[in-house]
Amino acid sequence: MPELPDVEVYRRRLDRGVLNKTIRKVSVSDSRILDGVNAATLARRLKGRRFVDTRRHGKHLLVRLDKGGWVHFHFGMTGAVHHIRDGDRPLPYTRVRFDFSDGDHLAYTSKRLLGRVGLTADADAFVAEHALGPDALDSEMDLAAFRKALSGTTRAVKAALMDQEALAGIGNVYSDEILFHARIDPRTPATKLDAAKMRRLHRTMRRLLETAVERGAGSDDFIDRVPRGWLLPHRHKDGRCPRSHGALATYKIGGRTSYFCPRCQR
DNA sequence: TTAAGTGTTGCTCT
DNA sequence: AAGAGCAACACTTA
Repeated sequence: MPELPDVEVYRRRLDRGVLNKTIRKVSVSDSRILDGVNAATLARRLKGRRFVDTRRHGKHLLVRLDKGGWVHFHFGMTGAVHHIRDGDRPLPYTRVRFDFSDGDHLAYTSKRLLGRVGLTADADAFVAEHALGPDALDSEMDLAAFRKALSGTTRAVKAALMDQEALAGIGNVYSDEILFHARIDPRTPATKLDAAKMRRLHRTMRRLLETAVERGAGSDDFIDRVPRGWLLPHRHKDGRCPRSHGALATYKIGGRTSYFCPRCQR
């Protein structure tokens, strides 16, 4: 479920496991995953290089190469990166594999092929080209910046939270979670949030995203570590509100299903 | 068997 | 012009 917290966990995984190792080989098993580069060029550009730094902006992960340039990763709905140790079994749906000289490899997996991997010269330029708004967890995302990100739109607050050009990093699952904890109806027009609700929404957003990162969002066992009282495990047909225990309501926005509690969120 | 789904893009319609 | 709705992408699961 790669939204901001998941991608941040992936980023830390790379920081811990694969920085400064020499890339020996890059293999692409399905080139549909590549964005603006072919497999041969990607391999040629990376061979002999090292990953030296990581950056995340919203749901995008950028990894800097020594001697310049970055590899960018986007995960779609089913993507991830894994540090696979020498001798361990390769993962199914590995679409791009970066082999290091110590025998370990970095696996970029994507079941549904909705993500993308590519090269970019400059991380800031990449963010600008994709018209990404400020990152939802960046230190500069204070109340004033948050208010600005949601201002000037009559859209439902849920749609505004998910708009990557307004605020980068929040998707369907976390927008539901944040609105649930802030006790705001997802259909509320963003313009109609008063100062108190805006403050509550901002604080809730930061707290939940931080907690999700701490708990290892995006890891296989995250489901076992989801804090009590979160909506996440109840987002399914017949799910009940963990607070009021009433039936959850759903409605569609942009083809996505939104779950909320009509008693707690108004 | 059918449909829905964590994301994004691009197109149509209002 | 903003914003909603929809299809497409490939595959799994309910």
